[in-house]
Amino acid sequence: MKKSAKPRIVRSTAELAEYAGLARTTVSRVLNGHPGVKPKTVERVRRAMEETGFTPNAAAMRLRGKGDYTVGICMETLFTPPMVTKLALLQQRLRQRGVKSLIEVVESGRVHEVVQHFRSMQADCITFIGQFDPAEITNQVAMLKRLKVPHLLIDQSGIEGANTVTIDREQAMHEVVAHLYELGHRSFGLIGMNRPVETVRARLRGITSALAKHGLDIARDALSLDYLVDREHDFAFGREVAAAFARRDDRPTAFICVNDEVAAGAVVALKEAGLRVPEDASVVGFNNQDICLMSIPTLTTVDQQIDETVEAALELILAQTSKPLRRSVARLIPAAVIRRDSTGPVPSARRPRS
Amino acid sequence: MKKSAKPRIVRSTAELAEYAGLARTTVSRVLNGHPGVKPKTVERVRRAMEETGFTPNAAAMRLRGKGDYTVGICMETLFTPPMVTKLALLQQRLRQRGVKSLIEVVESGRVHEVVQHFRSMQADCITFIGQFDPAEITNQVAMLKRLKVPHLLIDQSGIEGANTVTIDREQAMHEVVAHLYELGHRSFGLIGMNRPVETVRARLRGITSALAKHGLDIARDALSLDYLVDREHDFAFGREVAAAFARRDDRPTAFICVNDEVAAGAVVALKEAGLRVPEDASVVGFNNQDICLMSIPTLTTVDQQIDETVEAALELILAQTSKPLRRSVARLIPAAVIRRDSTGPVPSARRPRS
DNA sequence: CTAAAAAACGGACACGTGACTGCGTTGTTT
DNA sequence: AAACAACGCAGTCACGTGTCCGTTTTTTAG
Repeated sequence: MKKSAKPRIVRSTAELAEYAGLARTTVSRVLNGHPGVKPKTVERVRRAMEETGFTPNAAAMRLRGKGDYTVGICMETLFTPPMVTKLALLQQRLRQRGVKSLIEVVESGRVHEVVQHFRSMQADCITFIGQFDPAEITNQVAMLKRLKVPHLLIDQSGIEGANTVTIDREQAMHEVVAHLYELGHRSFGLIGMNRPVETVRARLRGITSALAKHGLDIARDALSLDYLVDREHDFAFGREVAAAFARRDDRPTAFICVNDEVAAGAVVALKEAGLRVPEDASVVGFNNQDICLMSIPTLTTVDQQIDETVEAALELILAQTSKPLRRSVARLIPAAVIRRDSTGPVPSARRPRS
Repeated sequence: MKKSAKPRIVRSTAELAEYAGLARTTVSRVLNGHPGVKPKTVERVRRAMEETGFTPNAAAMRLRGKGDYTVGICMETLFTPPMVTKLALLQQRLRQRGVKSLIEVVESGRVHEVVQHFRSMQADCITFIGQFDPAEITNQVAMLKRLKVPHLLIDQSGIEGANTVTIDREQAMHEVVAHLYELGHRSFGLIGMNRPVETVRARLRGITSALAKHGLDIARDALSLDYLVDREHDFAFGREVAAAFARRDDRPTAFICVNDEVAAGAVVALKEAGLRVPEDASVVGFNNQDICLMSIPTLTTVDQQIDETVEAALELILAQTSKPLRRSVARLIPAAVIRRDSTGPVPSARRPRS
């Protein structure tokens, strides 16, 4: 648009050179910042690029082995806010480091397909975010290791030989239990903790051992009514299960929920049953999503420490720039309990004599 | 792993052919499904691929002009649930059609950078989802048109000469106003409707003309207290603004909110002020997010018709496979009011004499 | 067993780029 | 004016793929 010069579509450095009245090699040297080119010539090339909007062909550069370092990011779902946050943050941090990223959302059972796509795009590292089918992901990791393609799993634990970054769910539940125990709670309701995925199982293990540490027994001192409600673990699930709890005489004094939506639903149901939160019942969520601040009272929850997770992931990805890691690395990020208004001292009538 | 054959890393069709004991051209014919190859040979190649995990180099194929049709998707944000839903659905539908997609999340002011990346990756169509800076996006669209690169904007209106798919926000607000008018409401509170972005302005225009159609005047019969609260338009914003409304004598009977979070906040504030929803005040949200069903009462809102939007987008993207459209296309998707429990008849004390 | 048809082979080219080489053309300095 | 850098030019190769074409090998039909 500048000097209304010959507006033309330029598709290669050769054409760009022709447009600028230079040799292709000269243009190439300018593009790659080589020395021995007059500033005036550099300016001519720069100007030609601007006028034509030319961009070097990434395919050709990659073929020639001079492409950008590229990470393929495999998302299990985009419907869980913390996952999306991790994705957005990771891509942002990668870009800051000059690393390109490719993103694909994968339907279950099609992980191989997406991994193939990334491999065909010559991704230098393949990263998975979310909780995939263990068998499927194990296969993929094995294949990638055999082919010496660097990889990283975020938020997926329990995969042998894989590089992983994940928050320490067991430790997180230890802190939750400790927090509730300090408040005097001795009976616990578990809501949505029966999902047969490793990320929930790990939490259940944490609860079990944490209770044991305080002399309690999960089989005796905790209760789950999940089987009563057959639906995904969302707000309505929490509401229905908590409503069932509220109708029982042996109602626990504290509820540990699988996520914040479920916890928010539980709070609503408890209030609808005439109970006060936290005076009559405490509720803890998981994830520290926005909804925690929308619930009344605000929700005590576990923060996933997304910043730290992404930072560790970034580090591991960059550590594999040249070649795969010698030994597989599993990084555990400590989680933090965020204390808000949905947890409080156990009701005096039920206070344990200590 | 199968026959524990020579496990080797194969990087090109030439190496694959060597591995299988065939000529590279023969392997190539198999890969491209050409006729004149014995089934037994096809099987040999298939097996070699499986054993070595070989994947053709996408860069080379693209360079040769035989790459997959690829769409670059530019996301303005991943923090708005409807946007993410559109993204996930669009990518899924594209994959079903054999179209590859690249996704990048863009920070404001860096659109050009991302577009350049897509162009260097030889994306065949560049799609933008979300509400970008108008000046920036106008520039980018102009450049893409000049370079004859197909493009599409989703959820962005008001860009001259661009191909767009977006819901009809004016019509949506007409329906909202009609719904409330039928219920007897004659005075309206607008919450979060003052944001200077086209997608909100369009709604405001819709409200204005809809009110006019019913003989009302937005300047006289609607009220905004947005200026009292300086923060992004989230749950807390809705709560604070609605609290301010509740303290006034000239409180409107119906509240039209910029999104569902704000509406949910407004409902909470109204209830905290001792008002009943919908008996004393009606509230309408926008987007039909999950939170609508978590609010008590459930929220009346406007559904974005994401399925239809994505379907229309898909159609427009595929229509540009060979070359850009002759004339730019702007598709408006009709939105739908979802009537739930947060809207009801106007309080009898204020019922208009009709 | 032989001839014909089918299949596989091997070489060449193009795609756009970066890097290298040798050679010509400037422009500056002595 | 001559010497000499500094700079720019033209040509070449490699990367991995698809495709074409002529040749050789294998298979099938008679």
